[in-house]
Amino acid sequence: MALKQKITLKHIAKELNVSISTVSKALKNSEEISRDTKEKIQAFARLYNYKPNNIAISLKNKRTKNIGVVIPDIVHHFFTTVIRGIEQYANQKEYNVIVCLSDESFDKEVINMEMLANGSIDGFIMSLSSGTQRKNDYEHLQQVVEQGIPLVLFDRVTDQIACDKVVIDDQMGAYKAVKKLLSNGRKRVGLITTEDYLSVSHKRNLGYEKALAEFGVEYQDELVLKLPSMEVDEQRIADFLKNARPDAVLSVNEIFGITAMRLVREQGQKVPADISVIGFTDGLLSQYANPSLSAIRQHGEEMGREAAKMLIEKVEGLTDSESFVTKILEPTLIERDSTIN
Amino acid sequence: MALKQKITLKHIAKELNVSISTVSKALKNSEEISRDTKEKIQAFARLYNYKPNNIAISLKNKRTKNIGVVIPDIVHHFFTTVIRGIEQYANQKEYNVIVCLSDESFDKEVINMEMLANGSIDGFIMSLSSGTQRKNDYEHLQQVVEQGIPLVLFDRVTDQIACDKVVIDDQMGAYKAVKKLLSNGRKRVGLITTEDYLSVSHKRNLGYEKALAEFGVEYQDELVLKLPSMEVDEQRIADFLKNARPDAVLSVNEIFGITAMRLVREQGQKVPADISVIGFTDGLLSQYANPSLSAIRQHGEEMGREAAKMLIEKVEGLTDSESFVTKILEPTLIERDSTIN
DNA sequence: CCGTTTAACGAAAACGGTTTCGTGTTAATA
DNA sequence: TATTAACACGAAACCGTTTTCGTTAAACGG
Repeated sequence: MALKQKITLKHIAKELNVSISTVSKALKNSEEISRDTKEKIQAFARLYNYKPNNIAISLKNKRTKNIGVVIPDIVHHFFTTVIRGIEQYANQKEYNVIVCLSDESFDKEVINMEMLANGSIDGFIMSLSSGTQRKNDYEHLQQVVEQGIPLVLFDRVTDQIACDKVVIDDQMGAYKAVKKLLSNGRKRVGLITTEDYLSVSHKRNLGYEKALAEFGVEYQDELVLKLPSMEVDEQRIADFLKNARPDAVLSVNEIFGITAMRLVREQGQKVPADISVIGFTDGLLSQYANPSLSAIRQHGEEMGREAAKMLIEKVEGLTDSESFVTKILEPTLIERDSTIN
Repeated sequence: MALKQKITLKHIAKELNVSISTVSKALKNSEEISRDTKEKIQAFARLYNYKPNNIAISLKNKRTKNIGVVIPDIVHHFFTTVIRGIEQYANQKEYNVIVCLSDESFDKEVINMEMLANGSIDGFIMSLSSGTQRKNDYEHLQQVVEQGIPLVLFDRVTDQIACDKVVIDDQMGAYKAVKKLLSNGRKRVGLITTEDYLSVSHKRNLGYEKALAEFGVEYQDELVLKLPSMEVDEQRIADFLKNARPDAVLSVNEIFGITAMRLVREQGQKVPADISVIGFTDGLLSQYANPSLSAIRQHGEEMGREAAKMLIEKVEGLTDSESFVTKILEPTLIERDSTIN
C-alpha cells in the first residue's frame, strides 16, 4: 500500500519553485503575494490536500489549542456530563480536550498534570481527587498557576488556590432538598453522606443542618450517616435505616440513594409512603429507578461549558489573568416518585 | 505574582557556559560528556526543575505520545468504561488520550479526525457514529489509514476498512440470552432493537434468530421491534408489548430494557413472572434496577485495554503494519432478578 | 618528536511552520 | 533622467529539542 506522505510547505515550495515563505504567505492570503502566485499555490495545496502540521504551529506560536481535563473518574455520570459540556464549548472554539483520570489518587493527579504541563496544553480544567482533598496538598496546582498556565477548578475545589472556579451551590442544594422534605411533613430527615474532607460533602452537610435549624428541628447525630468513602457499604446503610428510623433521607449521591431505597423495601417499608428519598446528582439511575428518585440536579453540562468558557477566555487573554471569579450555579430540585406524598 | 518561566536547554547552556548540545547530552547521561560536566548540568537542571518541552520533542521525533479517541457519545456507560480501559493501558505506556465526540454525526466525526490527523496524535481508536454507519461512507478512515496512521476500531466497526478491530461477539451475546430465555421455558421471546444499519444491532438480531432456529421456534415479525434510532420511543415499546404479548424480551441496550420493564408493570404484568427481560450492555442501570436486570456484559474496560494495546504496538512498530487482526471478546450473561424463574 | 587515537565538547542541520526584514525589479514621480 | 515608491518575493531567525559530524587538545605509541 502506497503511503500518502503528508505534504509540507517545503514540498510545495520546491515543486513550484518559490520560497517557503512565499508559500506560507500565499496560503494565508497575504497581500504581499501577487494574485497569480497565490492562485497557483492555493490550487496546488488544495490538490494535494495540504494541511499545516499542528505540532509545528504549536511550537512556533506557543499555544497548542488543547485543554487538559483532569478528573477523578470517568465512569460517573456527573463527570461525563461535565466533559460533554467542556467538549461542546471547546470544540466550537477549535480546541481539543485531553482527558486524564486521577482515579481519586493524589499521585496520579500530580503525574498527569506534570505530563500535560510541559507544553501539551494551554490550560487545565479539573476536579480534585479525593486523595488530594484528603491530603490537603495543592502544591502541584500552585506550580501550574505560577507557571502562568490558566486553571479552572470545578465541583471539587479548594480555596487554597487562587484561580477561576465553577461549582454548584451544594449547600443550597441540600438545603432545598431538606426543606422540601420537612415541608412535606417529614419529621425525621436522615442524611447519608461521606466524611467532611470532600469539599462537596461538607457543604451539603451544612445545607442539611441549615434547613433543620430553619424548621426548628434539632440536629441529631444518629440521623446522619457519614461513610468514609464513596464505596457503597450496604451493611452500614441498612443498619442506619433500621436504627435511626428516618422517615426521609437525603443522600449525597445517587448510588447511596438508590441503595437506600432498595434496603428500605427489603426492610418491609415503602418509598415514598414510609420513607421519602432525595439524592444528589440526578443521573440516569434517578431517572430510571423504580420508584424514580427525586434528585438535586447539578447541571454538569452547563458547568462544563462554563468552565471551558472561563478557561479559554483566560488562555486567549480576553480576561485579566490576575483576577479570578467563582461562578456558582444554582442546583435544581427535580421531584419524582420518591417524594410524592 | 512572579511567573516562573519554564526553563529551556538554552537557558541552562547560557548559564553554565556550555553549548545546548552538551546540555542535551548531559541530561541524557551520554558517555560523551565528562562526569564533572554532567553532574554540574544535572544538578542545575534539577534545581530549576527542568522538564523538556513535549511539543519540541514531538516535532523532532515525529511522535506525540498522544492517542486520539473518537466516540459517538460519552454519556453512555459502555463508552466510558472503554475509555477507562484505554486510559489504563495508555497511561502506563505514558501516552495521553485525546477524546473527541462525534455526537453520532458523520460530519463531526470527519472534522475531529482531520483535526487530530495533522500531527496531534500517533494513532486513532474509534467507534463509528451512527451517522457514519447510516451513510456507509468511510473515506475519512481510509485517508487516515493511507497516511500510515494506525487505527483501531472497536464495537461499531466496518469491514470496509482494513485495520485492527476489537469487538465482542454480539451475535453470540444475543444467542446466549435468547437461549437462556428459551431454556427457561419461555415461548414468545421478543426482541427490541434498532434498524440494521448499526453493525452491532444487526449482529444481535442474527444471534436472536439463530437461537430461535436452534430451538425450532419460528421467527415471527411481530415479536421484533426495530426502532429507527437509540431514542426511547415509549409509545412504540408499549404498543409492542401490548400487541405482541411476549413472555420474554431481549433488548439491544439497557435503556430499552429498563423501559420495557417499567411498561410491563404499568400494563399490570410482572417481571420476571410474566415477562423475563435481558438487556445488552450491563451498566449501572441493570445493576441497580428494580428488579435488577439480567444483562449481556460487554467487557468495555477489557475492550479499551485491548484496543489501546493493539494501537500502541502498531504505533511503536512492534507489530507488522500491513497485517490486521480482529479480536473478538466473548460476552457474558449476567443473571439477575429479571430472569429468575 | 611526530602521527594517531581518544576524550570532551560545539556547530549546525533538522523537524514544519511564522514572521521580520531585506532586496531586486518595475513603475510612478519630480 | 534621476529619484523614489510600490510591489513581489526570498533569506533568515525563531520556537525547543535531538543528533550527526566535526574540531580541539591532550594522551599515547613508536
